[in-house]
Amino acid sequence: MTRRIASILLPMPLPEAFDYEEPEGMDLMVGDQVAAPLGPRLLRGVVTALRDGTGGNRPLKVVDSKLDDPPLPQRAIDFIQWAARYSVDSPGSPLAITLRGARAQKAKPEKVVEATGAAPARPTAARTKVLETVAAQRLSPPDLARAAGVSSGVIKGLVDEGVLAVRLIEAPVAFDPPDLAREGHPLNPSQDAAAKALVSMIGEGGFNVALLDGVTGSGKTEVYLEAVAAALAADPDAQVLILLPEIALTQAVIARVAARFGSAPAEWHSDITPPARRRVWEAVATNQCRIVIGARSALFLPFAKLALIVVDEEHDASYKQEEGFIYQARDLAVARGKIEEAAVILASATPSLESLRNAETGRYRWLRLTSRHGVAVLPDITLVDMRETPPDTGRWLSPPLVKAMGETWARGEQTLLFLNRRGYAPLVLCKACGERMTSPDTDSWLVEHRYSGRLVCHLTGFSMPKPLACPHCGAKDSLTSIGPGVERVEEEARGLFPDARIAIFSSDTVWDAREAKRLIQAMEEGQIDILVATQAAAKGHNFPGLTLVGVVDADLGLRGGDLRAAERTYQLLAQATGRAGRKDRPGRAMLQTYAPEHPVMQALKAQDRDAFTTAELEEREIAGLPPYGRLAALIVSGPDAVQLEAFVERMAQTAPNAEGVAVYGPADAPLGLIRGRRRKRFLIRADRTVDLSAYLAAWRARFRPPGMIRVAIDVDPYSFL
DNA sequence: AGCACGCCGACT
DNA sequence: GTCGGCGTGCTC
Repeated sequence: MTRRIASILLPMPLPEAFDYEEPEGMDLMVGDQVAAPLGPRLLRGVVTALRDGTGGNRPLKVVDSKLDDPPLPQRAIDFIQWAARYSVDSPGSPLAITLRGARAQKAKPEKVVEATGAAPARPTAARTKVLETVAAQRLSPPDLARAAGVSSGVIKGLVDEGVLAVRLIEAPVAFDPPDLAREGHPLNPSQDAAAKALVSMIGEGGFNVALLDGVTGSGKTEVYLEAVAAALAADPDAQVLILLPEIALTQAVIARVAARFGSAPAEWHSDITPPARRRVWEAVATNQCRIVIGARSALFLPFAKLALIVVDEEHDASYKQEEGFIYQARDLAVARGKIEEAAVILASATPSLESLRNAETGRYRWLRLTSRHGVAVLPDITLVDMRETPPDTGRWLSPPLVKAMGETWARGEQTLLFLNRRGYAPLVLCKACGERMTSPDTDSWLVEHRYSGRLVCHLTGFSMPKPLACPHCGAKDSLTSIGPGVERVEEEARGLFPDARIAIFSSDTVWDAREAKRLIQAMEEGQIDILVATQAAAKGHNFPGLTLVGVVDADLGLRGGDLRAAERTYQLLAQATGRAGRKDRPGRAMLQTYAPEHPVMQALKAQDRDAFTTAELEEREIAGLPPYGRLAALIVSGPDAVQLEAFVERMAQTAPNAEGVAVYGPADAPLGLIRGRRRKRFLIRADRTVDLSAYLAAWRARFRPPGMIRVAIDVDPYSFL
């Protein structure tokens, strides 16, 4: 007798969906969540296909049960499969990300005490007080006891007697709908034109991409919120996703969305509690939530009817997930938009070259915001030549920058010193023997942190107290701190301006959203004179009293020398300098550099992004690099150097030959040793016309990594370590 | 990803 | 003599 066979995708790195027999009367549908046996255990999985048959050559196990959870929409399944193929990974990996919310524990039902109407047999003073309190408000038993000022025993007695009853109330799933009748923020003519173009794009319906390109402070958020409003108004079921690169930025955008639409949107990132996660997941899947604001993983939520995706700060490297399932959320957002037939808005003051190229060729609509909101002039940018006006030995702030800081402070205005380096010093070495302190089994320097008094590996998380003697030669007091981090620049600033109020903003000093909010608020209110910050504070904040931005080491990002070094440096420094003078006061920015003639520095000084873009695109085109060609990296790692070397040589032999594809390597990875594992890299360059994912999948099928060797495939790599 | 099966060191 | 270390391989 023929039965139905269900293909079930499991959230694990398996090569494909597994087949199971559908039991009599289960009546499965594609998208249903089920419990299916795998080996000795029962796993949550998703039905991706159903067909009639017997299963053929293999006896099938039977689906255990259908779960009482919302099914995944077909388009969410399509997206998972597309993303897996693109990233050359198992579809179970993106499914695992999608199901994280479904697996989270539901909020416990709330206990509420209510009066039954029965009178207590013996109405004591305490009992009367409890009944009065119950009549006024609905509280949980412990809250009621506290509010009435009685012990929990009194409540329990009344419940036992039947005077009070405890009722369980399920936590609500639905989010308050946005109020679409509200007026938007008043827009200037430039914003208004862009908003109208976006609204018209939304009106066309279907898949379309726009690049919203506007200098820092031009008010991109207000513009895309009008597009959000239009998408929500066009269809009462439509949902909108707003992606942000970092959790730290979500609070600010949530507040603006709440102000614009009168209700709080759903929030999604790695830091939310399991019950909140579960609620958002369920609300998204059942269309009881219309706006989601989240970090990159929000892209994998099971939207019932996604109509618009906004990728804010689209150039930001944080959109690239580098571990586990490797993906670039900005690129996947465009793919998801296509699958969902939704509009996509990419917003940035410094768009990625990929997006600019797509805008130039007309694949994306290009909306440029020209005027700076409420500010007439851009900050004045000076390059400080560190060869001509160097700081004293062991100091990092040059005389011109110190002078400017003094003037700024004297006027009661604020300074932001920007240095993208955590800790006190990036390197500790022994004066006696020259030994550099490195992380165990890892090619990475230990960074000195004075706040914690420890040496920390930023790569592996290893840390140790700073030793008193050199662990190599035993010399006492010979360990010297080399180079500056934010803590050291703060120390220098304190020495120069002992009476100024100085603070540090870095992921080590500000590690939760509340502390970040507190510090940003203090800065906004002018309670800080000098803020020393890593990139954590360079993004998206508006400090009205900030008129001087000093970039301590403008050359820092250029030193890596990889494909995106110039682009990344330009973007980061343009964002950092854009912080200066946003309200009515003119701002200035000073970049300390040893290479003022470098095209990136010249473009920053002239504030000529287009000149930089044109030059950089030209170089990329000549080299056939993104966005003109495509790249992928294979990172091969293993504990045994000899075995790894032999395997990597065999891999090179098996690389398929294909037109328009070049394979470089194997080469030692720049970080050749991490956690005791040696690493080698291949780099693959392909013409745009090549199906790079298919090429990599074909190659991957030709070898089997032996033993402890692992091969990670990174399509469109951002990190070259 | 788990979890079981399978070959080599420190214990009752 | 076993208990258990985790390396290897499978899971419809």
